[in-house]
Amino acid sequence: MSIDNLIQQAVARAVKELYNIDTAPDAIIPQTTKKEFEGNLTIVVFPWVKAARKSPEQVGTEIGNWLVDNEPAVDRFNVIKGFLNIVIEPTFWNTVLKHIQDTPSYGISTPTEDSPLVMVEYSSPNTNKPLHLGHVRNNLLGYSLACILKACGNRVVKTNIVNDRGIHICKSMLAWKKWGEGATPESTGKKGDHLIGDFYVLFDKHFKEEVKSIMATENMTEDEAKAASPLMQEAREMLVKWEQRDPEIRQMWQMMNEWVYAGFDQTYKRMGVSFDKIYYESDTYLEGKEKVLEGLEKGIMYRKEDGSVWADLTDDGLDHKLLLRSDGTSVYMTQDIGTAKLRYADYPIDKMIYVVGNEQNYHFQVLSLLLDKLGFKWGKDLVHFSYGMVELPEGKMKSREGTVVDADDLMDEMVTTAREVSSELGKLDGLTADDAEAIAETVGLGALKYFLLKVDPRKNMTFNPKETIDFNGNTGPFIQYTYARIRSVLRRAGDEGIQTVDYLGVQPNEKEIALIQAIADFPSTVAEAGRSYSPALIANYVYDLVKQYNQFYHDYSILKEEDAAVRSLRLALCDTTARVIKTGMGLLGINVPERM
RNA sequence: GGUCCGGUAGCUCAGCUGGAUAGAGCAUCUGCCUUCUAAGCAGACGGUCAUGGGUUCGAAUCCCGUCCGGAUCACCA
Repeated sequence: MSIDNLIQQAVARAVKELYNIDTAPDAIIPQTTKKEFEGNLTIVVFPWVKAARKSPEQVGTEIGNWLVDNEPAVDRFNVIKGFLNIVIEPTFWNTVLKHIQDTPSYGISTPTEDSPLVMVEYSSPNTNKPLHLGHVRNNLLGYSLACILKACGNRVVKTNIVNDRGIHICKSMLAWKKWGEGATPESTGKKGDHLIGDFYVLFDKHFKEEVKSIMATENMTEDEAKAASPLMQEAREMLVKWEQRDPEIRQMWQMMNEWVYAGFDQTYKRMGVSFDKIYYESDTYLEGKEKVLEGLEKGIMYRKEDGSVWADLTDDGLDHKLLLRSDGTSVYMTQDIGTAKLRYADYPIDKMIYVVGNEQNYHFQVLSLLLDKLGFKWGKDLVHFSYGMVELPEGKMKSREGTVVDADDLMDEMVTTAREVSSELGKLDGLTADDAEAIAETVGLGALKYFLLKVDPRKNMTFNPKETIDFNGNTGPFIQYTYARIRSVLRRAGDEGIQTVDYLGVQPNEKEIALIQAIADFPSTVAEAGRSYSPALIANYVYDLVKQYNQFYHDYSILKEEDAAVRSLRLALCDTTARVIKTGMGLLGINVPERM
């Protein structure tokens, strides 16, 4: 039982006995006492003041006295206004620390066969261009979220739905066929996704030129010219052929997609994210159609005279939503329904989480309603994990204007910067080239990941590529650095053959208690992060812990401490702090180096 | 216009299931490398928590109005 629970229960009993008021222990939230006051935990007594018909001070004092008399863990207390500050019996903290030390999987729950099955969809790229900064935020959030949910005891399936079909793919294919046939990743030395992306850009360039010349010669408006464009027409024809399974087109499509996947895999791997199951829209887009027709039969949807199929969502405060075009083809929504169908056939999903940008809030509101109407039991409370966009100082990223920050370039840049900063600070002296490079990689990526994960996912954020990312202050490298330093202390202790002894009888001082308290909060932070789907919560917790440790670190010379028991206590604190940092960072998908 | 989300220090952000004097980092300034790693620590400066009302012992936090910013409301994905 945690110290919080202990106090909750004790206070609830006290209130019952003193005033005959029934209070749910969970409703009592002990908070960490502010530094200005003496105490470890604080209870706000205002809620009982009225019923007890006494002043806040009286109530606080009475509860405090009751606790001292009846709860051995409570040493003493003080009351200021309506705040009851409780001092815990100091050596009790040692028991807490010991418990943490003896719990290998501290803060993490292991899922069992009966645990809820949660599917997390994230990344979901198009196959016509490489991943960019927006995907990076998506990938990191999705992966971290999956780790957190798993640590909260859920069975988690990470999934990716690849948008591998549609007009955009045909554009790349057409450009490749027209102006680059024969070009392969091998022949050009480019990563597959970049190669295809380049052809997509090439198509757009030629298309624009064509439209311009049509507007000039045929005296048309821009829209008319776009509609009349032979290039676009060719792309459309290609799409039709693709849908008709034209062997030549399909073969080319398959080959080019393979290149892209090889490129994506490389990027994912470096980023440290992975998937348990990948779905492709080329497999799912027809499935949704069936499901919609099924819904039509059941009267959930209706058909207009032109043959198109719609859902009426006005009862739910939304509009009418198109699900099948008059020519019978699928729209985006239909595909998502199809994907849901396949997924449900593959897994007994209890909860579905979609990590998708906030520009699709409406889409998921609709999807949730539709899936529910169609009988998916997790449809109604599916979670759209909606995150804000990453903007550049100049504004939004525009692929047409070439202001997109490429994921691969970005990672390269971060690692390069980390390498430069490290060597400037002399951190890499005496290390092998391999070790130095591994550290640069860990630190560079750590900086990037932490930067993107520490902010509230809902908020739009600005990313300035020119200034890259800071390595000081509330950053990944700062946390990694603290971890590396702790590991260094522990290594030294091992080298010097320091024996650990029993520290249970030692009275920890204020700073030590504060640190133990902070570590003891970790499991509830993980649970809370899982409940509110917030990697940022973990990030901020770890940062606070690190700040706390740093204060401790500068006050004590741990290895030279003469009292063996005190030294053991401090080493135990170092050890548990390091473990929590490592676990916490792991939940964010960030590695920590043993030295840096 | 409807719906949803955001607005906290000069900048980037915590805090939001109501609690004590609203916290970090960056930037600016001041100290600290002869104790396990100074990517650090200690301190100074910096706030009408967009705004007006309401709820109450108490509001950055909850409710309503207003202003500002963003997203969305396609036979696009």
